[in-house]
Amino acid sequence: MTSRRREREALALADQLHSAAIHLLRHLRKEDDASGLSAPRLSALSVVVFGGPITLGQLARAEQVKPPTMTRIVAGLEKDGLVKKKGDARDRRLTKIYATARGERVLVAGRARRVELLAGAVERLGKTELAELGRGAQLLRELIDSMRRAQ
Amino acid sequence: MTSRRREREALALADQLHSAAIHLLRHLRKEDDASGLSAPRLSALSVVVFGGPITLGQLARAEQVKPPTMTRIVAGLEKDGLVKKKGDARDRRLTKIYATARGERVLVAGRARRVELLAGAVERLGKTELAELGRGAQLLRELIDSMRRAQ
DNA sequence: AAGATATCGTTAGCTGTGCTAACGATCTCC
DNA sequence: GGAGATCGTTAGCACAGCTAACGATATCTT
Repeated sequence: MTSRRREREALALADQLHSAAIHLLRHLRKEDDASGLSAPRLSALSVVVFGGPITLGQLARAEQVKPPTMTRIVAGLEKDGLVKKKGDARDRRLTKIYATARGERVLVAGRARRVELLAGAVERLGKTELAELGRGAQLLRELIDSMRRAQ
Repeated sequence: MTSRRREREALALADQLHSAAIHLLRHLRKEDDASGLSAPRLSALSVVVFGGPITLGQLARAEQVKPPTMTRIVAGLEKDGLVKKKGDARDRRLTKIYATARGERVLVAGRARRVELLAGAVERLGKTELAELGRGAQLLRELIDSMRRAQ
């Protein structure tokens, strides 16, 4: 049985998490700027680097974005020499996106810079708190996966 | 002393939190759309509703945005009748922003809808996990405050 | 084999968010 | 009363998101 009280708690917690996510990203946006990469480009580049060569359509789906949007994000990345496009030999409708060496370097550097501020704050935590926050992050990830499945 | 190992853990945790925040908001963006309010407008409206009458500049600072950006966000809200502008009598450079009754209704409805998906996932958690996640959310909020102060 | 249909990525054109620079209006301090 | 500070707006730029429409290519049907 899901009591009314429990329901209220869940709603409050959901609200807190939502608010925390918004403010966290607002803070980190400044670090993004330092790398010269916008958040969407950085996110897409990350998928290309870690997700190997990938078609534009797959990338758009992975980033929850429509194809025309991804076309322009990739164009921006390519202009900066961070990715490379190449037609698929078997199916010539497809365009495969590859990360360049420079793309990988910039991604790693950018991510480190962006996360640095947050990591600094994390380091100031006590040992117990660090463990608790780690557990919270794990649960949060599971929560997000559960939402994705339920969708 | 901050060991190298601890530093690496902090970085990994920071990275997880960052990634979780991104994906959480991507999922919730769809719910935002249903209310007809973009995320920035919804966020600003929230500050106006709960933060009482507020000047445009204060609102811009609260939302971590420059004044010209806030001018247009408020213009959009006003066009939809969610907010009302009124010059301050004492200092006529100031513009005070008030929420309308409609604005309050739409905010509450929109927030509920947006958070519903997340709350549903939260409700599926066990009692212990709920408590752990709550603790994690609290720590996260403290972390963000600490970042804001350190900035 | 040829034509109909489906899929992929791009282009064109719209809305909205973010910024800086420059400005007019107003307040404050000397 | 004048100099300088503060507030909000306007103008103009870049980027991200969307839909609609299109050309090129694959695939299915007959």
